[in-house]
Amino acid sequence: MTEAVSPMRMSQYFLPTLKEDPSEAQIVSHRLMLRAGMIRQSSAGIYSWLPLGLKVLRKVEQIVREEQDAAGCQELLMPTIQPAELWQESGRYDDYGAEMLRIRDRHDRDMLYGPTNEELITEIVRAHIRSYKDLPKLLYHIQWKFRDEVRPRFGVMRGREFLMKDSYSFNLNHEGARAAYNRMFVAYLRTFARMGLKAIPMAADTGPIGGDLSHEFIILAETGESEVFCHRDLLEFDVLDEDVDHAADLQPVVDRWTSLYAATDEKHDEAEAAKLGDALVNARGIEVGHIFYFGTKYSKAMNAAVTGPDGEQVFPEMGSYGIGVSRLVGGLIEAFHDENGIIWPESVAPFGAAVIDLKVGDVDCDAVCDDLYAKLRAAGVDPLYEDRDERAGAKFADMDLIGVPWQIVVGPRGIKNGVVEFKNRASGEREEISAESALARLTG
RNA sequence: CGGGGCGUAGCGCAGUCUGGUAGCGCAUCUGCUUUGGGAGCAGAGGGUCGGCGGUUCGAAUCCGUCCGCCCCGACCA
Repeated sequence: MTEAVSPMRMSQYFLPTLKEDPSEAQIVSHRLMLRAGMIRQSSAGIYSWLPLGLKVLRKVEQIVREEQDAAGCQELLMPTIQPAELWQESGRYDDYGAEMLRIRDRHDRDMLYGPTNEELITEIVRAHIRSYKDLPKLLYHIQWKFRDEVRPRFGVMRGREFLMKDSYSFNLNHEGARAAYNRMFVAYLRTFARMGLKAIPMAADTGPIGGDLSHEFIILAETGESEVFCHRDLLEFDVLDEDVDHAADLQPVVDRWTSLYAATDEKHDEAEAAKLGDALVNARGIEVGHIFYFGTKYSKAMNAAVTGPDGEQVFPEMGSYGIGVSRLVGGLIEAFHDENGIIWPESVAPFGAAVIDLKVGDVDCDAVCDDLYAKLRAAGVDPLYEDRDERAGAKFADMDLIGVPWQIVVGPRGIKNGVVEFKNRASGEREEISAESALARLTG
């Protein structure tokens, strides 16, 4: 027996969906990720990503990457395991506490599974960047982190192991640092907008440095875990409308987004908010990004100086910029779902469309489906072919559950009339159109 | 880390109080019938009842201890 290599056929694809809700999952994204066969818990706060989940994770990651690249940020990759010495240099080895997973290697050397990478990136810059002429630098990587949370919960939204994009900026002076900060600010707006999310930047604690250079990016979702308040107009802003030139001065864009009231419940100022009157929106949100300027904290502590124009030693002004990539997958589901399952925005959907063969084995149905599938594949739509020998109801339920944006339903009834059913997952709208028209809609 | 809860088949659960040789639904496998929104019938497989120790003629059930997971709080990308 020869086995056809067609991984995107449901009959062969590893997609263990569940009809019932696993009892350990409390929030909707966790439940749906388990039910849709996206993840499998390994231990508390640690998950395997099954094929469907990984596809979405990769799509999210890719959008993040593209926007970082567009902002002039250069990708590199640092290890997950770091030596304790670096953290002893910065002083954080003792400060970090039990959240840091400490490991000892066979030589009895103290290591740790990185919860973040300021020390490591500073060490790299220290070693290779000696002159002010080599600055500025904006670097990032997308790597797994580990924080030994006391209480992991909400599935991938608050795991112990998580995938994070973290960028680090190195500039000669504060003005340069602000420019880097602004670039990341705008890149973040664009990143979340491309995923169909409403992300609102909110002022965050600036720590020991002070100033106005720290923002949390909160995406709005009815089931979000924190309460947020903001001016109504912020919901109308669309950064994708704007033609962003990262080389230009982005301060006006940042100003526009930060001029209106926006605060999480912790920083909520009743008096200030009351001035908004009817324009005040009370919503729920999920933090998916955090950008932060911290000056010379690490460059000084770790002696990462460059030689300035006058031969003096200059400590670079630094900032760091995080996006919780794996958390975003959960956040997206919190933002986009209904009682039947996930509703992926097309930009992050695991499949562009599903071809649903309602009567596998029927010569006509199979022929139409085979053809549609092949053409969609050729057109780069990345279709999923639902070719299992299941009842129609089971197929529909699974397709709705995993949230494929478009479904082409091919059944004997429609074929007789020369039509297929073209269904939009988000709206539920269905149309009877020819297979050719359906194809044209998805590829045109 | 404080408080609470739960560990019984892949998933959801009953059985535990009152000890007597493990059960239901879904899923899986076989057969027949069905076939446009999670089908029906018949049959089958699958469990060291979280681990260890104790009490007892006998432990899923009682006692002790350890582990795991979940929830609330404090904390966080």
